[in-house]
Amino acid sequence: MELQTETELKIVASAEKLFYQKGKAGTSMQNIADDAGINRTLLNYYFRTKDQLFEAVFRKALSGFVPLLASMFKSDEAFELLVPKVIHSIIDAMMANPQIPIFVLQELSSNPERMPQVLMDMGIDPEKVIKKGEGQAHFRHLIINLFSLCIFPFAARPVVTGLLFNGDNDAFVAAMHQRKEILPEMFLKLMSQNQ
Amino acid sequence: MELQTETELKIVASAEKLFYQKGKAGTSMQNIADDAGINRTLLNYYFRTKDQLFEAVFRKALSGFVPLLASMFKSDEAFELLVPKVIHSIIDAMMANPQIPIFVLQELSSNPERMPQVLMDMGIDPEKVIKKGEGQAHFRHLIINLFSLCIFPFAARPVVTGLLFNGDNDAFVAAMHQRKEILPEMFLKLMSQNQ
DNA sequence: GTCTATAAGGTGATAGAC
DNA sequence: GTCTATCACCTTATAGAC
Repeated sequence: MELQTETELKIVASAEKLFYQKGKAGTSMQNIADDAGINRTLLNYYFRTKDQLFEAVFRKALSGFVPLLASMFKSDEAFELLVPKVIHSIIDAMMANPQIPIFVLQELSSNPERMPQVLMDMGIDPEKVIKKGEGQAHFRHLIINLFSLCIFPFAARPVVTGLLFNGDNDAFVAAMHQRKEILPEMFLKLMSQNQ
Repeated sequence: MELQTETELKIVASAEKLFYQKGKAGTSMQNIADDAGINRTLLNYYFRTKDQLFEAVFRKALSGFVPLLASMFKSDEAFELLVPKVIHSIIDAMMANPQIPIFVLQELSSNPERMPQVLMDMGIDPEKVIKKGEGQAHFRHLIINLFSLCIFPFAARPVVTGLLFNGDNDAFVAAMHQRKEILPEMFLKLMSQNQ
């Protein structure tokens, strides 16, 4: 991590907020400068181009997941012991920054060719992941299930809140806390059934 | 449904494709006109503004889910019988148009205030949904689980394909077909375990 | 219905003064 | 590092000819 000036930090904070909310194309350099309370040309001074500023934000968004995935796919712990920890970690990460999943998934969906590089950056080798799972029946589906159950409620937050919690955001948050306790039990039963 | 001219259909088809891929802000009226092979001013002639064209696309994207959700929340069938049917329907809908979930979720995430209107358009009354589920323990989590398990793999398709299928798209599609058969069994066990 | 021409304004990026 | 001024370009939308 390089040293960052205060102005640089303000820029990234505003860029993060706006890119998360309105996307890359929906956010202008002027919007970001206004939000940060600085002159627009300073964005170019610090990041040269909009693309480079976006990349900085995108990488920062990804970086929050790196330790999670690393622990998941590199640990020697048995799946059954790992799962409850991973569920807690992922949901806590989502609570801290609920806009990241939809932001990252939208970007990867628009530019799927980025995926190999992203996996590289995270230090994940898909071949090893697949090899590690070979023993477990339906291991691909189980990994998909794990991430689905933890991440999707946040990606679909407005729908979930509107449909099931009468628009009450606090109720949604409370349910997600409860979910950290309920899911491991549910998930482990779901795992043991096959085979 | 009103009668539509050939030109109008071409416009919507191109707008759909581009809005799904690049989002509203990332797509210009010129892009759409070029893709449709028509003059740009015709877009304004048929839809007056970009906003109105986007609304037409957004509503069409939602309309695919209306019958699914309607059958889910209005049927008198027991949850246990309904679930396998719903899983099949949702996954089939996702296969037919894999870009819709991320498109819809991104739009609702940027504009959550749209949610009440969207539920109204779908003819869904959240109060009734909640009342119907009151008997089942953790019914909110179970509904969340159902949609998570069916929809998330498609929203996260590049990640899933890159991480678990070595970038092989056919393998992803095959796994999703298999998933239609596996999920109901998994999900029903997951339901019965509580309480 | 379809076109050309045009309006009014926003965009990202840079040069150059301080 | 921070500013003003300026660049060439792209944006949506509309007026008016055919």
